Amino acid sequence: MSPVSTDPERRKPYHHGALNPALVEASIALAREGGPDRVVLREAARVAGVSHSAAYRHFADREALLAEVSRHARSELAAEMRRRVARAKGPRQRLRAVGTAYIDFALTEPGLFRTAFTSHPATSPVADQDRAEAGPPGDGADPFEILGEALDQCQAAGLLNPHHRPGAEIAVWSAVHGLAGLLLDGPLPRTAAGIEFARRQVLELIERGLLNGGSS
Amino acid sequence: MSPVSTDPERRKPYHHGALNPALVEASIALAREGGPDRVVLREAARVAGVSHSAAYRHFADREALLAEVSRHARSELAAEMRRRVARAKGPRQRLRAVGTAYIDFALTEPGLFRTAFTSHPATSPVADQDRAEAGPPGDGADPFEILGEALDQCQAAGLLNPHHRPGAEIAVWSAVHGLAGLLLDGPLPRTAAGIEFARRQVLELIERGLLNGGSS
DNA sequence: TGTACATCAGTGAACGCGCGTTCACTGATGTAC
DNA sequence: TGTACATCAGTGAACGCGCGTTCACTGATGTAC
Repeated sequence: MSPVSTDPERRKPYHHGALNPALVEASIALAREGGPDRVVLREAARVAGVSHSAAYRHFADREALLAEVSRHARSELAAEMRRRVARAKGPRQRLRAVGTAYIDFALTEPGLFRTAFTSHPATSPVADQDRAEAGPPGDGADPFEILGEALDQCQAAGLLNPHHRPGAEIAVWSAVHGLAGLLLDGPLPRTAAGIEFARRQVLELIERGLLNGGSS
Repeated sequence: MSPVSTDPERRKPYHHGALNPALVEASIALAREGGPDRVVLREAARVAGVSHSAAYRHFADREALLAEVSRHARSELAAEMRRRVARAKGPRQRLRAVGTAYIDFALTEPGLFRTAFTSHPATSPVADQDRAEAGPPGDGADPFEILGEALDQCQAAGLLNPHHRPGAEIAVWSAVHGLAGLLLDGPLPRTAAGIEFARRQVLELIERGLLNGGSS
């Protein structure tokens, strides 16, 4: 609608105007379809309709662009987790929802999932002593924090022995992360039944290992 | 000592004689130092002292070579696991040894570890009904089988509720595999203390979740 | 034991590909007076 | 309100790199008679 771009052939202005987010968005699409290796600076620029060297006005190098994509992937994962947790009824169900969301995200968005944990800073899950600094809980751009909150609620509800609380997120995270990895990278069968069976094993291990008995 | 190669400048014969294993060995060294992506057909040929196209007499393509390396990596992991298990005293300790070996291997041989599970067939951990076909237990080139044996022994010793036995290897494997991934790919701190703490969390989750109480 | 011939295991040049990064440059924008 | 100038955000050519794969070829080996 702007006076410059009225003609059918969309005269693109010399200045893109929002190239930075455009490059990130294009890169996210690439990561989504093929993981971190698919994030190729030249192709992102192509998609954004700009010469590849223009990207260097906005990112120091490919690594910097990829880091941005990785950050986004983590926040999408966190968002999905929060959605699922919100729908769950009790603390036990919320913890289960965290794990299920994590695994489902890995399976439905394998490219983003891989990109989320592609080496690099990532989410640096700090030990408990540092957790206070991370700001108030609930701002949760961080999957790790969401897990921590679910565990806190289990403890508050008397489901989780306080003695088992420290470091519990590492154990839980390892279990679901490992299952995701095994499902994505081959060894485990990816049939619907296989996935369902495997997920139950992992979630039950977590619940039996951390929470007090009872089926709800 | 052969008459052909007596001169200092090692006249290499036209025929290598054992190029296939030489290429595999070179590729293993590459994988060891940089994971699957580092396995580069041309470089393996270079190391083996042969033109790169010669490799195609022995492998259909790079994938085939990489698959061989992956197989080897899995068998090294299995060997390390078996060594550790052999040193352990009881069934509970053997199960613990399996997990510890797995994590330690990932940390000391990250390149091989990554290559072991780089997509592709891998070790296809079958469901219980198929396990009989896999041949007698103990031939164990397969990490998964070793874990299964350790679990069987726990069950035989009355430590593992038979009701929890089916699918138990998936849960255990997920937990240790996930920890390995989190330690290797960033999120978790790789300090000695951090590793020790994280490993304890994971192993304790496994033992509390699967085995009957008691500290030994 | 010797020879002809098939087969095997190499060679090296070439194809086609695409990447990240740098650099001198130019067009567009914004700001001070 | 207009103008000079600095700065910003693009361009496009080039550098250097290395890969996987194919193909016509040749040197070496083994085998049948």
